[in-house]
Amino acid sequence: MADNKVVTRFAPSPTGFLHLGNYRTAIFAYLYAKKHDGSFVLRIEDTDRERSKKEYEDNVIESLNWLGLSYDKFYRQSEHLDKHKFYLEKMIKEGSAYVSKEQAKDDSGEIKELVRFKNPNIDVAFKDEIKGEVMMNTKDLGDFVIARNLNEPLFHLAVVVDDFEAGITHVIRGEDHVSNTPRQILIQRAIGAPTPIYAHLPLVLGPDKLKLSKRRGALPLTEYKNRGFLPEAILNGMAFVGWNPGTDKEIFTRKELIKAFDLARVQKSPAIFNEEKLEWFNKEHINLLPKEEIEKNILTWLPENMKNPKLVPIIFERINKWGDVKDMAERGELGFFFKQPEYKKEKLIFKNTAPEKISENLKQAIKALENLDEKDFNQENIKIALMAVADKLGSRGELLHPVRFALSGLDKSPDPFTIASILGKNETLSRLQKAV
RNA sequence: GGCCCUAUCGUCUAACGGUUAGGACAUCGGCUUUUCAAGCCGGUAAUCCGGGUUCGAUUCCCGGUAGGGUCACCA
Repeated sequence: MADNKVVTRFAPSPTGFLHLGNYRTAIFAYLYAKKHDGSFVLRIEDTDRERSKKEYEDNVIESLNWLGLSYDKFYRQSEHLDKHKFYLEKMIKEGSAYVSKEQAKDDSGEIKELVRFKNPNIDVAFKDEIKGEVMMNTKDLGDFVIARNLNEPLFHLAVVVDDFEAGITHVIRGEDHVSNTPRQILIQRAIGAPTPIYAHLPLVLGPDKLKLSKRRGALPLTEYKNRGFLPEAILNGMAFVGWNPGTDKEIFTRKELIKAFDLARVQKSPAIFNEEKLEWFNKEHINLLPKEEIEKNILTWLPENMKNPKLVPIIFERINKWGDVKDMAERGELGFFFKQPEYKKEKLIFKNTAPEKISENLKQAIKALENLDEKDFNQENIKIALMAVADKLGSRGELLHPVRFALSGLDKSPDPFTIASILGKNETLSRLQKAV
């Protein structure tokens, strides 16, 4: 209260793995806080003791740390039960809430007590930073339940009390909470808490145009981590679903994101999440990495027996994320670098060239390559030597295809010069001779 | 169904009354040393519909339609 420092929060309930849509909310709340030199609070909403699980809480923390969304304060709602109780008692005493004896909803049928909010049944209007003026009538909400009993507060009460106690100035959350807002404002007025500024984010939709959800296949963020995405790319890519800086620039570092972020430019309509574009963001962020860093990562994602730095350049231009390195290896696209390929001889033939002609061309290639000194056996020299032969032939494919195929045994592979230079003179010659 | 919100290329979006409606992803085509990848160049592709307001609507207003969210002793 001493100053008007911005305080935002991310308040997940640990009842399941959180997906990208959830983390986008965290990203916006974080960016906004950092942008305004404020603080960012992580609050675990675990008032539902039955469903809350430690593993989910751990997963949230791991994910936030990985993304670099550092929070200035952390707590669980379950640690604040005394505060909730305090306000509950206060409300009951002041008449804005009451204890009601009712039959339990489960099939036990026993009579138990609930705490209900005394709804004044009025219109509640609030200004939303994204949606503008929103007005709702609270009549049909009735006297909604705010606690099971004094020691078991429920969502609305807990949220209001905790936001108040933590001095939250901006509630940035998903649009699925708009209809909860009037209820929470009512409670704020009852306990004498100020109404924070609200910003309800449009939802992130799946390819089915429905709210992203684990049930419909949305993956936990940690899955993206495991697939070898860069956290900066996720940050950048997810910030761009539902927000844009108003310029054509799309690749932003964390720092740039903080600087450029603005709630006023957040979209009003929901956005369908596009994984292909996320991969593109990731590729762009890989490109931002220093060469050594890229090499280090590619090498660590390669299987034990394939960790060869010479392979890095050809892998690099074929991947969007580190996990693709592993996939390439598993698909057998790299095997020929380590052992002689096996293939059917007729695959060496380029179009309708006669087999004898292919053999003849291969021999010429061998001759040209033999003339190269072992120490000059690099991509550039190989290319010069081979191209000289190829151009004499009139059809480059009649030479280049069989050479490439003899070296790789694959329909699709890097070019023959690159392969030869990685294989080295001896191995290259041996494979060509075998093909003749 | 009630309440709330939304509506520009397939997708993410720019435009804050006047633009050949721009960019990115995807897609298609071309070029580069055969194939693949990368790179470069180029193409296809959008203002949901109907009324207003205005000299002029993607833009403002109304209605329709469509989509989404939400209606717990979950959060």
